[in-house]
Amino acid sequence: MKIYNSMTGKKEEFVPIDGNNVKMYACGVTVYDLSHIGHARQAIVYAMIADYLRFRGYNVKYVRNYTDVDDKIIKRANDLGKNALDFSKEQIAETEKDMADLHITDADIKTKASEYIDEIIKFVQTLIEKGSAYSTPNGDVYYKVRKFDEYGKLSHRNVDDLLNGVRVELEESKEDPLDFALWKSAKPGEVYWESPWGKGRPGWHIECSVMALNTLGETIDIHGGGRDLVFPHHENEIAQSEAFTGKPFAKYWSHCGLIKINGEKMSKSLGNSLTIRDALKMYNYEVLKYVMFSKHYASDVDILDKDYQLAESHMYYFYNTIIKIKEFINLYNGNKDGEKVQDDISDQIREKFIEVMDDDFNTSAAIAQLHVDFKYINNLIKFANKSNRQQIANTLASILDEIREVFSVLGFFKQEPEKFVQEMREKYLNKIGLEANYITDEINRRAAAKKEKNFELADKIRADLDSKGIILNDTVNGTTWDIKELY
RNA sequence: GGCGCCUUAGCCAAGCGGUAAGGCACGAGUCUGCAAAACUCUGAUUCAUCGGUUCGAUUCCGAUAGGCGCCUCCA
Repeated sequence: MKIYNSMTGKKEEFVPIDGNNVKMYACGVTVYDLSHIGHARQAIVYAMIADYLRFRGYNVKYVRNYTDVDDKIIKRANDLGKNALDFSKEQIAETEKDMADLHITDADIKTKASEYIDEIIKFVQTLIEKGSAYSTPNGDVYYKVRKFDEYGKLSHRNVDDLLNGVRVELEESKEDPLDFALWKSAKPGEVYWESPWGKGRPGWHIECSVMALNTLGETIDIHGGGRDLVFPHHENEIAQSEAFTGKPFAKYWSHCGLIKINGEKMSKSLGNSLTIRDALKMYNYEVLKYVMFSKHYASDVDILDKDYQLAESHMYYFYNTIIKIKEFINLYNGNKDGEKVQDDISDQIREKFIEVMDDDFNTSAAIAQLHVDFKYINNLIKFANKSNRQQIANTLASILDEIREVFSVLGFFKQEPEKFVQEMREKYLNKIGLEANYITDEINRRAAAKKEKNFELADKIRADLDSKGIILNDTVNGTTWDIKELY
């Protein structure tokens, strides 16, 4: 299995430090507002990676953190007249709800910065003792960047270049403009903890170092996060942790791409930020995952409406096909252990999935394969006849099981197919403003016209429905209807 | 100014040294009273441009053009 390592800039063979055990840490959310789909993407990506590693037999311990103490949180809480920690607690609950609604595999341990204050203080003290940090008269503690020779090794920056073109804050007490805060003294009205340097709170970067150390140990296998965290956050984590332990902080550094909307970076200032819950109001969670996974995790995903719609119609096609499969299996009592048209189809599905996913989690190629699989399935159903349908039913039973198991790594096909299709139809009927009864009446009216060979009227009825977004499908068992936009 | 990334058919998107997956759209067909759905067939002699390395490059190296990210809080 190969995984891209941002540190080396290369795809590398994945070999865990400790046999079959994988220690993984991903930077979570700073909870000063509702989480957006960028957070969702990062959570979805690292849950997928944890799921896939487990699928491949690894024993994974996955940690995610919440930053619940931070300048933005304090400011927002103050604006709302709330205690900062109460506020972040509420926000965490909201994010937990959103993540649950996305049906993401949870991290094994979810840490909060505020619960690691003692450990953070001890960590900072040790850094001071080792000469890697210093406190200032006003109660701040800074990390001494130039003391750490390898600073810049992750983001591939030269320490001296960092000063070029950078707006450096005028912090009189800093020894060097590059130094960053490990501990910040509290201003009046801010949340604080007692420390050897007076009342204050931890800086952002130190939290992750401390929480990773305390939950996973000195060296972790995979450290993940959004690409925008490479510098300075991850660079600073390395500096702190490696100065503290003298050992490599992480073996593989993984960064996922960012979300864009209509070509622009998603941000609050551009007013194009989409919250998870707003996205979920519009699209099913598996549809959102489909959009995310249709590109490689390290690429930016540009979320245009048509991408969502395409993803929606694909999921609709998959679920409809699953219903067809189930009906076929039921009709002919398909048994996955019975005689099949081809014995190794299910194995091939799994092997192909593993082949592409082993190559740095190529979900896009996995989805491509899914289309090939479903086409194969539809062909099997189409070409079923009296002499082979039993074997086909058995084959389908086996394939369906396999697809569900394999693609559960991407979070696909976990819903009741009938329910998924039903909800999708209702959503669009609602959007169109039609009622199912009306459509059924029209279909009956058309059936009567057809019976009288009045094709002109029958076609007119069909054209009218079509113009409203409903398509009809004449089958041997009568006429069915569907949503035009979903095809 | 510094560091890094990207550029594959009309569009989206894999592949990353051995001769271009998949999807959408388009067109043709099977089916149908006609349609629809489903399925089948169809599309890049070519991977931004120009050089170089190689028996061989979309894949490696260099230059050019265009786009983007980070360097400030950010998933």
